[in-house]
Amino acid sequence: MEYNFRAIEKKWQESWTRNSVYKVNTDPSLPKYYVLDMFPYPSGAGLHVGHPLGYIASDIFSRHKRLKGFNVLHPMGYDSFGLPAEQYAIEHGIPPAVSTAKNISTFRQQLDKIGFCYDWSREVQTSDAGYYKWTQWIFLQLFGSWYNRKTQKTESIDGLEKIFSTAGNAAHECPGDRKLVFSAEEWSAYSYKEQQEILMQYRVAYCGYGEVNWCEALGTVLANDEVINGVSERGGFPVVRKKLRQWYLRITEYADRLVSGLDTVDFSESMKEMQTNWIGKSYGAEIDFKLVSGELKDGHVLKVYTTRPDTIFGVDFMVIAPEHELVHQITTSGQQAAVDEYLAYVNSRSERERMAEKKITGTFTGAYAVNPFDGREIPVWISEYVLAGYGTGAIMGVPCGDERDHKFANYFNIPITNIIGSYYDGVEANATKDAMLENSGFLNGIVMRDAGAIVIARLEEMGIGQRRVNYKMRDAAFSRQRYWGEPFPIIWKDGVAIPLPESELPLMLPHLDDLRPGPEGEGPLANVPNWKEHGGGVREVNTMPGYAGSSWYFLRYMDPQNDSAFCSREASDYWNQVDLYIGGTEHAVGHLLYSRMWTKALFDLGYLGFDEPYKRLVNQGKIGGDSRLVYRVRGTNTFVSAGLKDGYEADELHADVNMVNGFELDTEAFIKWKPDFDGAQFILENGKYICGSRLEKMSKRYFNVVNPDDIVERYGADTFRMYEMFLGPVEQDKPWDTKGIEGVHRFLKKVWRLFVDEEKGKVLVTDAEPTAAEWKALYRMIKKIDEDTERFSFNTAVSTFMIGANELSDLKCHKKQVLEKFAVSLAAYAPHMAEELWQILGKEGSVLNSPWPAVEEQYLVETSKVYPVAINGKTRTELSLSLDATQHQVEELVLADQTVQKWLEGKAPKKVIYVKNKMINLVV
RNA sequence: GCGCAUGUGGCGUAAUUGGUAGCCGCGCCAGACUUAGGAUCUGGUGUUUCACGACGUGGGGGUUCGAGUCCCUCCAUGCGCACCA
Repeated sequence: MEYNFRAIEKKWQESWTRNSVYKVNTDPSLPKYYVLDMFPYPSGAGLHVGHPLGYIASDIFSRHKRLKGFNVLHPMGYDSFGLPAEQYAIEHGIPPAVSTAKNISTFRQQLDKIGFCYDWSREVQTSDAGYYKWTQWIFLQLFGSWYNRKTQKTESIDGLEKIFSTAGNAAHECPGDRKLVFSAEEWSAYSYKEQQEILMQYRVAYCGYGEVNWCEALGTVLANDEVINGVSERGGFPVVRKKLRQWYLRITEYADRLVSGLDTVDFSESMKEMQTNWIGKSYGAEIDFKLVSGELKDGHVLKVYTTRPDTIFGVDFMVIAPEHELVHQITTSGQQAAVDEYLAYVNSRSERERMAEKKITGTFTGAYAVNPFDGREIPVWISEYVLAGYGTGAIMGVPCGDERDHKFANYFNIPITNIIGSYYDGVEANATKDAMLENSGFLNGIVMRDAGAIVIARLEEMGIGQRRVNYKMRDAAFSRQRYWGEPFPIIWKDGVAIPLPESELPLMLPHLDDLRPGPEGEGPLANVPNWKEHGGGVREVNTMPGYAGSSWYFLRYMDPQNDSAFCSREASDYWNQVDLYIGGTEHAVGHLLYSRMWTKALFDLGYLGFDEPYKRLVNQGKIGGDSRLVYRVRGTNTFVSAGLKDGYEADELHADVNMVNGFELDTEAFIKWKPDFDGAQFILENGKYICGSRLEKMSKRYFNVVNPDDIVERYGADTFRMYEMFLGPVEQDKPWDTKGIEGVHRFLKKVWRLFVDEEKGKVLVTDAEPTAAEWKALYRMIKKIDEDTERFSFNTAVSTFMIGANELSDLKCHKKQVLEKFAVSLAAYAPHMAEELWQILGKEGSVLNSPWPAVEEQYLVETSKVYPVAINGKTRTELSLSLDATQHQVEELVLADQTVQKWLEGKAPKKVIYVKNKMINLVV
């Protein structure tokens, strides 16, 4: 009766399914705990051993919380809309729905083998009509809302219409077109269409023209977080800036709350940092400079944004972005040719080139801007280093205080004004705020730090500037010119977007065989006239981006079958925030920000009772591959062992890690691996072919992928689970190393032998009363497992298990009372074995339904302890002391000790440091 | 360049609060049982030294009776951001 993990795991997995052991219900009489994994995109590649790391951690934590008496919600689902399935369909002719379903099924099979405690009755798939009905519904709520900056809340657009008709928009600056101002009378005089266009500029989900990231290869626009270094995140295709009509989410209105909300949640510092940087809040001023130019008449101003209004007397030039609207108006005829040439150059550079090589370029426009305080005329330049999308797309150049401005001035020989005295050395700019201002008119003698406020006050007085907060974050592009996503529940009639009534949701995605793009950069849905034309208008043919469905999925799990609401208030009030969210760092600025924003909007609109979705976020590390390398002597079919390769001119090739035992290559398998290697010869060292190794990403390309199925087949799911945890802290990146798994496997076999005599094939469990030593070993282990698990230190918990098993094994403890509690404590980490042991002990039902074993502290209490006694930190002797001795008693005992007296030579110590349970130190 | 994180045996790692550094596992060494072992079990294993001892947590400095832990500084690695005015 050896430890037959294959039979045991199969048996219990079937039993769990049959008895719906993991089904949970809303039950207000029980405390709840919500453990969530970032749901996967079901790709066709299948899982490697790195993927389940976070799932295993969350599974252990969920089971542990359940043993501790919580009603645990631990669901799983699929982010099943998205680009790759559509690309795959175009390349292979398999409809996205079909390939997605197949991938999900593979995925599920792999997951099931690991023995997770997901409540699959709550599974969601974002591409299900029953799910995306509510994605569309939430979109309509966002479309039907605006962000009231006065109340800092998402509010109904109907309320805004009422405000407009009674008071115009004086109190509510238009977030789209800031110059738009109208009175109540003017509002009433606008046509219906004009009114709708204005409202559109206030909506939280809105449609507008704007610069977007257009990816030609993917045939769609992308959000900023989907573009990395000028190329698409998916596929690495070039991305260009393009003006298009697109849907957006007005996430910028939530910027402040997205930053301040981080104080209320438990995310890692680096994660908070990333989000804060992405949002990029900065404080400064907007200043109007009067423009003078040969071609221009009065009244034109150049609006710049600066975070350093205190440096205004140091302005030596202005720079506007090449795309700035004033470029053409202010350029003088003398500079026209130079400007045209420069603009042509800028247009010829792709976004990618621009980012890759940062050259100092630019040209003078011929125009001047007037410094409002000293009347200096300042040349206005164009340069690509100024970004059109940030601030006003124009800056004031202060070379002595800004590195980039300094380089620019030097490059173009613009004279530099020094306003910071000795702080500026003439060689490098100095961005200090500590300098006392010079050459700065009315600011002379004032420290820079204090001057900003004075300048702003003066500007406001003069009506040519004001305090301004800016964000790096842009509104999020929300439409995609693709097929495999949620259709927008919008109909366009005479240029006005009409929301579909709720009763017509879901708006089903029609089946399409042909996924070619539609005309004029529209998506494939534009090719389907009888779908597109509807009710006297045309449907929106774009679809929603991948992050639409994932922005709220954690809510749907709470109430997955509800057909009359995305999630009932009853369910969301009970399950509330996600207590623990586990996933990778790659979603730091995409999914995490969007879902936080959606939660805030739904909260404002009264659909939720909380406005931060995730109470605690843990980012699991990535598991890398440990590749194996072989060395082929150039031009031959001979391979040289790693230790001898330096004597040859050899090329490095990857060998499949599955053909290598440790570092020793299975040459037979290698020869059979690829036709190329047929008849290969090997130059061996000590009779073995030793491979080289390298740590790199786990990828098919490097033949270093380890499939969890293989590991589970060979060692069992329980061993796999515990080994993944044993590898190191969950949050740390680490390489996979199959070798060490034996140790964990041995542990489980050792546990098995506490219960069963393998040779004689009988159960060893006895009813004898445990000894104090046995209780102590058990309780020490249980107490520490609990602590380790609660503080997410799963690797030390596994070590603790091993120590416990070693101790009980040494004590030959086969006693039922001890083993019962042992089995329960194992239920989170090795659930299959725990169930089997539970059954061996003659218990009914699932071990998961028993409470976490109470620790009887009296067995852990030590009455006396041997203390090292040190003089000035140096250990001199040891003393056995009663643990409940007072400090005074300790001192007396120590001083009475002969060895101590000898060392002290009759003198009294200055201080006696008594470190509880650790040591006693005498300071002399 | 800026920001954040991390540096401990041959390897993965451990070390409540500053309190005997190296738990647990891998690997390695020795042994037991075996026809056999890539099975199981026992013991050993930071460096150095015959030994007593000395040294030892990336380098240097500091605080302290006492530092892997706190402070300063330098170095290395990883991640994120990268013309955001």
